[in-house]
Amino acid sequence: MTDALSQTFAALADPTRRALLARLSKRVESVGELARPFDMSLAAVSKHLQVLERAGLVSRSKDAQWRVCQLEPKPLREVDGWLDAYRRFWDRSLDEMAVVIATLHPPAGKPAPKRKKRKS
Amino acid sequence: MTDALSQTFAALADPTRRALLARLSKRVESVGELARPFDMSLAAVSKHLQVLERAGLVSRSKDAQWRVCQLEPKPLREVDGWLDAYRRFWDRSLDEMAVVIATLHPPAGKPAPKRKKRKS
DNA sequence: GCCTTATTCAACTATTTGGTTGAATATGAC
DNA sequence: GTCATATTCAACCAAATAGTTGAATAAGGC
Repeated sequence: MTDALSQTFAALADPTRRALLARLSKRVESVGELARPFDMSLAAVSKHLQVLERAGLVSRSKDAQWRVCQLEPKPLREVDGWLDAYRRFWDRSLDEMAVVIATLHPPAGKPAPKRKKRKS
Repeated sequence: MTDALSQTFAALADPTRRALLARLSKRVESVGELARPFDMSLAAVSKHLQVLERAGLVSRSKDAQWRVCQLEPKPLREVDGWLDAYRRFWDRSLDEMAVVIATLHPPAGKPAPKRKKRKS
């Protein structure tokens, strides 16, 4: 499990770590600030941040005795790129086809469902 | 780690499982067909498929003695939705800003870098 | 130097994960 | 029914993970 994408997905597979990323998407924060809302030891949060850092999702810089954490978007962009291969499954997808078919052949007694609006 | 998104990310955090999904993005396949290219026991591949199934990424139907596996895009769509909160970090992102700045103020002696084309 | 604050390190534990092997189950062919 | 094929189950093992606690390190205030 040494490849970058696996490390990224593994890092994201934890609600605490995703919450940390969400905080960091708003503002840069120190480890202590990040840890405060969590019902868990500071060491545990520090370890979660290490996981995020190893995955390249967070970088840390020193400011006096504080380690200031910052979101690094690159691995997320790579996840987005990986998803590209699967977008066709929901972008003009089979279940959208099903909607089209249902629209063309409404089941007796039921009104034809409205076409969902394509987003963007 | 019981929430859906965590299960999805955990399922994706393994290159074997991502390779299985890639296969299934081309065509529906049985467990044995899926397992053939991998240097690992059939039982191991079967377990990987169970992980994908628990995450909702794959569904299986019976056809005689074959379990036919099919890609289910919904959890991937949810990953895509989760990414939305972070897209602004690379969609007109800071490093693009840096490119703009470098273009406006080319470092002495170096040609101004060409602007990268925005994709789509 | 000494105290306080911020953070990490080290050691330990419990649980999960990814793999193995061999036995069990299910289906179709004969 | 018997045989062969496809797949899973069960038991096991090694390594990784998520948490704990207590000691160690680093920086600033005095």
